[in-house]
Amino acid sequence: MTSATAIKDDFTSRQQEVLEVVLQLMVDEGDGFSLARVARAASCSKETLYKWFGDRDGLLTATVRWQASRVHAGDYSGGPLDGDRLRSHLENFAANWLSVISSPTSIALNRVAVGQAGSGKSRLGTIVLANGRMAVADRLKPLLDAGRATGLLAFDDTEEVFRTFLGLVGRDVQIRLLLGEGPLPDNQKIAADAKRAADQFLALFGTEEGGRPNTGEAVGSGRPAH
Amino acid sequence: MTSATAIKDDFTSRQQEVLEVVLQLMVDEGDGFSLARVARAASCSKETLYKWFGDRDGLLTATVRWQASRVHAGDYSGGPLDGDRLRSHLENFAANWLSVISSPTSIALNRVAVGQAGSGKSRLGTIVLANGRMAVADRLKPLLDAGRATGLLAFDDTEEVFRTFLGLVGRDVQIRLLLGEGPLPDNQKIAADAKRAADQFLALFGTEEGGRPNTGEAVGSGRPAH
DNA sequence: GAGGCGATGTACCGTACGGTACGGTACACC
DNA sequence: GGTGTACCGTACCGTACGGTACATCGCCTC
Repeated sequence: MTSATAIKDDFTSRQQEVLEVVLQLMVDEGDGFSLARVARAASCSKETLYKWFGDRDGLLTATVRWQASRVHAGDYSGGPLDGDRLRSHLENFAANWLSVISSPTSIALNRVAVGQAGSGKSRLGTIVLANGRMAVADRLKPLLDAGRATGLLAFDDTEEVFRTFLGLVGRDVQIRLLLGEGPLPDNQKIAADAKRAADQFLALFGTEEGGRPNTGEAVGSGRPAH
Repeated sequence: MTSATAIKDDFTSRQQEVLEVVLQLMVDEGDGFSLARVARAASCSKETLYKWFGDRDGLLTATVRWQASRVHAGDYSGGPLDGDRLRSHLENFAANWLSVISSPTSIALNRVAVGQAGSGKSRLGTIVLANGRMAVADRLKPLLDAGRATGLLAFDDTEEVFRTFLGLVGRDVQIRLLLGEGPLPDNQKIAADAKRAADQFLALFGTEEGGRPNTGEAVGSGRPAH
């Protein structure tokens, strides 16, 4: 996988300015913007755009790649692990992931990529997938594996359990946001959702050694009915 | 909410033929199709399209409304409930929902709606949301409430637990499909995923009375590591 | 079979966009 | 000072699209 700095070095600072403008236009108006609009907003000429990025699709691809290289979710780096640390890391990953998918930039980018995937004109969807979901997978899976090695987690297939984690965290948030349902969750809501997801995840895959601190409380949604 | 039959009655059979063609074009080429293309494929004149649907957006909206009215996921209708029946119903809902979101039609429709939500030009996203996710919510929530009333489930907030169910079932499937990642899951994969999701859901929110039949087996991903 | 009506097919208009070409300018290097 | 390069701004071209106007055709009614 291409590293973030390598991608960053692919573009001059002036080019990055232009990509920043494109990103802003995506957020503001979806992918319906014209190159003339980009040129005007970025104070550059259309000819330069074509020279730098080839065509419209190349500009979109460059923007997606560049933005994706700036997104980093999660920070587990192989430290020692116990029940509390594992829980904390999971919660951290969850909150980070929710922040990413709730950001206007991510929403705009995913909208464009989804639209392109429909037209089948380019591989933006693959790029977004590779740099978003796969990036967090690369960071989270070592944590899951470490949790299993330590005996705190029990599961077979890392990919499967990773996807369940994403499901518990994101639920239907991303598709709802993409479809325009607002408002965006604030930090408090994100933190609460991250905690709930981590609790539920540990309830499903945690072992006794890593038992939850809140024994007796249901992990579902606060107070149980009985 | 407008019922399916009422929506169906909104269009003559000839109009429904046209909408079917639009749907097919959406599946085949995304939302980049022109009205001339629709007219040619449907053997009708552009003027008729404008007369019937107002403008392009009206045509899209009509298509989404019409197709959404044909989707029905799940079939719980308030019968008696025990542990096995609840599990079976949940699995059924899960499989049905996975089938819907994996269908080419649903994918195409959601792509168009996401694109429109980005441009902010219409409320297609709301319509898709209302007829897809909300429809299954209306059908599933009574089952969840009945499960709680019977003592088989324990939770507080029906909406919250419903969304967790969707998360366990769909995980990141929908967004991956929208981004163009294939292939579409077959029936066997869907059935397996539905079973897994139902197991995990019951592990989180089931009570002892509704204990799982497969005692001792981990709900995560088949054989546990230890 | 005459007339009305709804639908089809097509020609047309205005516009907006992607992409190209060209003149002008700032700056670096010789 | 001359030359080359990179960029900006803008005018331009071809095309495709949304939307409209109009001529024609089939069908139903009287």
